[in-house]
Amino acid sequence: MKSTPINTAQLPTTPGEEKPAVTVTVLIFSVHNDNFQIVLCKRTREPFKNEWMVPGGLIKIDESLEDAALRILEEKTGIRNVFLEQLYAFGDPKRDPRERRIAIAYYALLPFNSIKLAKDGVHPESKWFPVKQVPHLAFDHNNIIEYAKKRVCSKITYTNVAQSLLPEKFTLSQLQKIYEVILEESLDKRNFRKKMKSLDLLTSLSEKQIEGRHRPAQLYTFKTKELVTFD
Amino acid sequence: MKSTPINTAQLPTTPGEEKPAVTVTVLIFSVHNDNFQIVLCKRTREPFKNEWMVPGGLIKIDESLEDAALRILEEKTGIRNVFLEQLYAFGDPKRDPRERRIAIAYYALLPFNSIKLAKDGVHPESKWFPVKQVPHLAFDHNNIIEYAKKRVCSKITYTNVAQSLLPEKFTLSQLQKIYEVILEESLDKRNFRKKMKSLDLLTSLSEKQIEGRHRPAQLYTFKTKELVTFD
DNA sequence: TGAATAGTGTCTTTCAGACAATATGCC
DNA sequence: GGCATATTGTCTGAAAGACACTATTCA
Repeated sequence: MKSTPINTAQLPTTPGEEKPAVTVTVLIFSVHNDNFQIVLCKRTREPFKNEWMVPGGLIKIDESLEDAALRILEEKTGIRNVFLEQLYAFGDPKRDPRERRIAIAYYALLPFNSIKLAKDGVHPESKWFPVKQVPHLAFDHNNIIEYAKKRVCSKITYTNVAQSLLPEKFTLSQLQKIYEVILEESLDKRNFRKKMKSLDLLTSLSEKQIEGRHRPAQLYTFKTKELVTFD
Repeated sequence: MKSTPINTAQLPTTPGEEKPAVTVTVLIFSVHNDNFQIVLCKRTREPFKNEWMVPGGLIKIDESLEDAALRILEEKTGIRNVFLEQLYAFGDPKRDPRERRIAIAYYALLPFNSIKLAKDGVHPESKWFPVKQVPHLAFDHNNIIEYAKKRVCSKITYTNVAQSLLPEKFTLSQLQKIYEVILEESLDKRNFRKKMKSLDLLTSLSEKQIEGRHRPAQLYTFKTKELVTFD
């Protein structure tokens, strides 16, 4: 069974041993133009020079994982106050050709119009991509995005996290579109509204949204901004 | 918004910067005597000398996260071929009083009688504890167990992972007990069996289990050992 | 025959899914 | 009036939940 039993259970301090580097990677998602979209950055140096990547960076020695994710999120978007959740730790020893790096991935969901991507020359170029059209990425980042897609699909079906992708006030059609885009299937309008009503998550406002030459739509908000899990 | 924009998106090699240590921690769970149980180890040195902890150890530089988890699992149980899944990365900078250590937690589910805990003196004392009766643990390990409990509860309800906790052949009463112990609620026998039948996951064997002075019970196996997700 | 656990079916309620017509505002 | 989107209810089938009695073995 076991060849050389070494007592690692004690977490002994081993100053001589080589440590992996730890990075935090943040997948920034939104929905826009009937597409589930993600922010990618263009690399300016080797390895994978000129290829696209998910934004991330080395963790600082006194910074929590979530703080690191918030820092990276803020560098890219200027905001911090959005849905952010740890996704998974990716640790294949060969995932970075330079050295051993473990990536702890987070994902954020935000309303598309809440941010403008920095184009200030300090950061490398960053851009929204429809998730279905992301090119070949640096490192294992295509894998990470695939993993995140599944998480978002399931999370949106059993929680109220869809609100993270919408502005404060929204119409039922906008909300339905979020579900349709992420789940990649069209939903029946009457059944969708019946379900939303039964979940009792929304407050209908007195305002209406007037847009185009057609009947204005009722505006709604979520009753709570907390993450609510149902089912 | 942002004070000093530093370009961390490029993952630059920063040989001078201090790295956190990375450990992998493995929560080994089973069900026995109507209790959800976990393997804990007694610490033999500071910090937290003589307190109990979840087994774990520093990751090796060329070892994947899962390989590290398998190594630790094998050190404790002698086996590798069980359900094992990454749980979460715990990274509070203060979670270890000695130095910055990030713990990547895995959890394993196995049949109680499949292993004997090593008592060979090479490893520190390790012992099964009912999850409801774990004492105050070293580091943030009580938190980690709480997190894992929730994961196991949800995972057992929408996958066939319960089989990981049972021997190859089992009775429906044994299977129901697994659910009852983990979900901490009693289930209706007829509804439980109806549901299991409709999921079509089980094969009934020709054998019966004779135990005690009462009617023998039909034995079953799972049709597939793959993890199946339903709902 | 008594003790202990195995095994089984019906009724009710709830939820998901299919499906189409009217309402409102703007041009 | 025509166009574009908003809004609304019924029927059906499937699944969940409540509920109690008979079957089998052994001491």
